[in-house]
Amino acid sequence: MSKVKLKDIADKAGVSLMTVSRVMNNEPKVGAKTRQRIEALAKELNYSPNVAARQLSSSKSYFIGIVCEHVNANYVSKFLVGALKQCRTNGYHIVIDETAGEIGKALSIVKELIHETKVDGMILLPPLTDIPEVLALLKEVNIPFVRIAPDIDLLASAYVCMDDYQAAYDITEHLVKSGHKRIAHIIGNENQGVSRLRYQGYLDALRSHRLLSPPEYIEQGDFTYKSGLVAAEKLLSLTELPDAIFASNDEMAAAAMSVAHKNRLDIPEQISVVGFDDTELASTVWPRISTIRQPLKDMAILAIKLLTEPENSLTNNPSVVKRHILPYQVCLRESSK
Amino acid sequence: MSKVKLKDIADKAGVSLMTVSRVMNNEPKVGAKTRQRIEALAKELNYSPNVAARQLSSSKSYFIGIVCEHVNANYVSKFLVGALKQCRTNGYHIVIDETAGEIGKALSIVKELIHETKVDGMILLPPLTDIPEVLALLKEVNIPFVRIAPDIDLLASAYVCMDDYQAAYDITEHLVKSGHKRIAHIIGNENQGVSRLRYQGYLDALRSHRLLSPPEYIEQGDFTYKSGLVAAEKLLSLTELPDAIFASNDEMAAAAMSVAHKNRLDIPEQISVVGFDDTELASTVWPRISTIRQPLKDMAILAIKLLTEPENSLTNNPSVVKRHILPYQVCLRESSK
DNA sequence: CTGAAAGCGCTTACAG
DNA sequence: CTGAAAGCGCTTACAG
Repeated sequence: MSKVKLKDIADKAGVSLMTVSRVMNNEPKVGAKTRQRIEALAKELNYSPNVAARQLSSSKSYFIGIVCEHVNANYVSKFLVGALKQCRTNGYHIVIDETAGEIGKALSIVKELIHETKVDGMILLPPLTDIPEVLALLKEVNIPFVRIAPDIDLLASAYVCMDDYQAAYDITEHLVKSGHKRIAHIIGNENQGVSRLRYQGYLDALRSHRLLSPPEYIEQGDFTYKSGLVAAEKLLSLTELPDAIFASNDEMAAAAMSVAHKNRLDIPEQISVVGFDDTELASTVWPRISTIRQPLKDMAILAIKLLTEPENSLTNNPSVVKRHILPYQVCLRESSK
Repeated sequence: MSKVKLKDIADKAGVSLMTVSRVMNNEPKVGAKTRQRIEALAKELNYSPNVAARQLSSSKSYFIGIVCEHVNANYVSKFLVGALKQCRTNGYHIVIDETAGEIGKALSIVKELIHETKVDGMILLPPLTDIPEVLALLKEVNIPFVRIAPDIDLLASAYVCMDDYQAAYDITEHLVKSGHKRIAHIIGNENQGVSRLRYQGYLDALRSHRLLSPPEYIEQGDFTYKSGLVAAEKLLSLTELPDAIFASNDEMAAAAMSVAHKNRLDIPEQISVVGFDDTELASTVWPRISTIRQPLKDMAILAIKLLTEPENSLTNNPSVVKRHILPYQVCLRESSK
């Protein structure tokens, strides 16, 4: 059971190995019938290209660079796993680098990935998706790149995201439909676009059910647990207590639950709490937090496909779809009723 | 600035490319002087081998397999980042696979990595380090492998770990030295060796300071937040409250803090809480948890080196050191005084 | 201890 | 639209 190679297919098809190579790389100049025959044969023989040979003979590196702020961030590692998987099937490899907090490092990291590692494509993870200098550089050197959940200049690249607005709307509506009337919200970091989208989804869901969102039920947080603590202390010391809190992420939701427990409020009987992101934390604490699951793995898989599959070629094809909105999942658990 | 290759070094050194290749691969049969000259030259020219060429011409795959239970587990992703980094410098690639809870899948995953992916080496992450069938298979096919923090049959492979016993001793002693006299412990999952080691470290630290550890101060947990909740409820309803709790991991420590807060106990003024692992959770909650940081990244780097650097050759060299104990770090934060 | 030859499986560039 | 030739940078196997 040795590996099948181009030559094997060529022999069976009665053509030269070059023709097979062209079919495999989706190059245009092959007769339609020949193409079909070869494609069928390749599938039948379960052909997969030898990455090393390909890399050695071509000018491509078969490396995809991923740039992020912290490699240990939860969403980054989830993304990484999906990316690693898809790369394995497409014969690519991942190089990942982090700015480690210094957002200024982003530009030099991107430069290094381009010039040293010579990546064939790049993925920008939030919040590094919106640095004008980086976008300008990438466009200048004409390296295909995909951004995950970008905020600005959406047409600058292909991008993959989910509908934060609608998800926030949905989870708020879940609270409304299960009978909550006084729903508070803790807004996320004010510099990130998603905070705004989630806040807007919350507001619109309330409005379309003719519920009020009085200003004292809106607190500004910044996505940290501590900011959630501060916000929840305020919300839970109001004369008229909210009967539900929608926090813009799970960490702030966990903090809100902790304050509620301290105040001897039963969750979810006296107050429901919901979060966003479905991080580990959401199912670590007790009760487990109802939240929104981002399709991070699928986002990663799609991003790699966009970068590595010739039919998606980002460079030459102006007709290619740039915007990819992936479905999310509402995870209802014990923190809300 | 094009890449230097074997031929370039060979020309400068006045030898054949073969000799250079031998030096690079640490093969024995090269004259000492020639070897030195070539090594110096290689360093000077900043030579690094072309992975693709190497892979294509050799029978090696230059893939290292990592087997774990959940790729999303926090410690796995931290490990992964270190491994990825070291692989990049050594010209190897990572393939990672998970049993996703079904421990029975471990054997088939390992088989696939051996026969399909043809990995050159393998890393077993806990708790998959101690499956007799897997160990037997790996030994039979003679594939080098490294285990991280194994529990049983320590001589079966090289392994990398930290000193859980001593770390537990240290953090308990920290509590003692800062004046705590009634220190409780929540034991981890009883099936994992580390729970025992940490428990033992706790006991010995108390004993050597002539402090008591009465049975009602010892609770059995299982590393989950929920088990921490249950254990802490019991500890904090005792007539004589403990003035400190050492939980065998951060999740249980976070749970203990939550119960303490509910009971209106100030942390750390009325009770200190410490954990183990330094997961994200430890610095997410407030106050942040004092804990032990495992050197996961260094463990990964070392494991990859053991597997990929010829001087560590695990297969042929019986004199190679099998046991590698890496230093940990005690992280003191706001949850203890 | 050292080297000349062949080949790994592809792609690039050229020829028809 | 199709193919024959050369070569990517290494290693393996053989010869001395």
